[in-house]
Amino acid sequence: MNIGTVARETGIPSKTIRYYESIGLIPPARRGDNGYRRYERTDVETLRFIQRARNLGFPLQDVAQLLGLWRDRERSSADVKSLALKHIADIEHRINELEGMRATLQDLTKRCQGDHRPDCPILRELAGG
Amino acid sequence: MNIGTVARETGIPSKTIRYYESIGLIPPARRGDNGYRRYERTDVETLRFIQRARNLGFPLQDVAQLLGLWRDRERSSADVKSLALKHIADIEHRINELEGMRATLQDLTKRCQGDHRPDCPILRELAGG
DNA sequence: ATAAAGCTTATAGCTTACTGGAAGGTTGGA
DNA sequence: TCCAACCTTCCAGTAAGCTATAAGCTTTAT
Repeated sequence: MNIGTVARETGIPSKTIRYYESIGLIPPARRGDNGYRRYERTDVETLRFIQRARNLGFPLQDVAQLLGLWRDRERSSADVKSLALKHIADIEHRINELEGMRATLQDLTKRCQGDHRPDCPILRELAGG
Repeated sequence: MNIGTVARETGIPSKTIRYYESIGLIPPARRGDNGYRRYERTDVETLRFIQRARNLGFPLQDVAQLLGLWRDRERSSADVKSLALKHIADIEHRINELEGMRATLQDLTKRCQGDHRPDCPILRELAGG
């Protein structure tokens, strides 16, 4: 399989696959006589793994660790779990920040008439109350 | 007031104040005979406005618009409100994404033993179920 | 034969919002 | 007088994860 086929099958652009190789997330692909990268089915599976981890919000650094654990038949599930729990904590932190912003903004917009007049509690708040 | 004083009073680093000037978020400061930027009280208020807007998660582009509306005595509160509502929608979108990730991760971590054994539903899921 | 599509590398740029460092002029206090 | 603490500009780097461009070789289809 050439890189384009893998790109089509996974939905990951060729550029991104090369990028993943360049940062060492995936090992250098074997090459054909023409110098083209050659991929096997298992490489597609690896990329799908990466894709799913990315969809769960894992940063590439974590994905690298997850790949390592995936390949390690001697791993302990505790290591995987702790990575996931750390990530959940990070996500919750971000959710909390966003919810705080939302609460304030919702309160302010509710109190804003939203008409042609200049008076506006949103600007008043930003100006310091 | 020199830039350092403003930085201390607002908590915004001098570098950042210069940066805001460089991108046109705030107008170029007047200069003293020594070439130093000189600031008034109102400049501190403007920077505090920016700071509050940033704390509510508004991107600098929105902050620029909010500043414009703040200065415009002819503004309509509808314009401010629509900016805020757009921002709320963006925040909610992000919250939804994060909550989706969290739900999946929580489910997976609950099902993961987290012991010395290699068996792990998290990796199984990432590997494609 | 030729053109389109696909592959290669290397280098640079994008996004957002800063942050750091170098080289140098200015100010205030012991 | 001298140093530390300011200030100045300009250029480059950071984070994270790609994305674009250029120049050029290979393959595929007509």
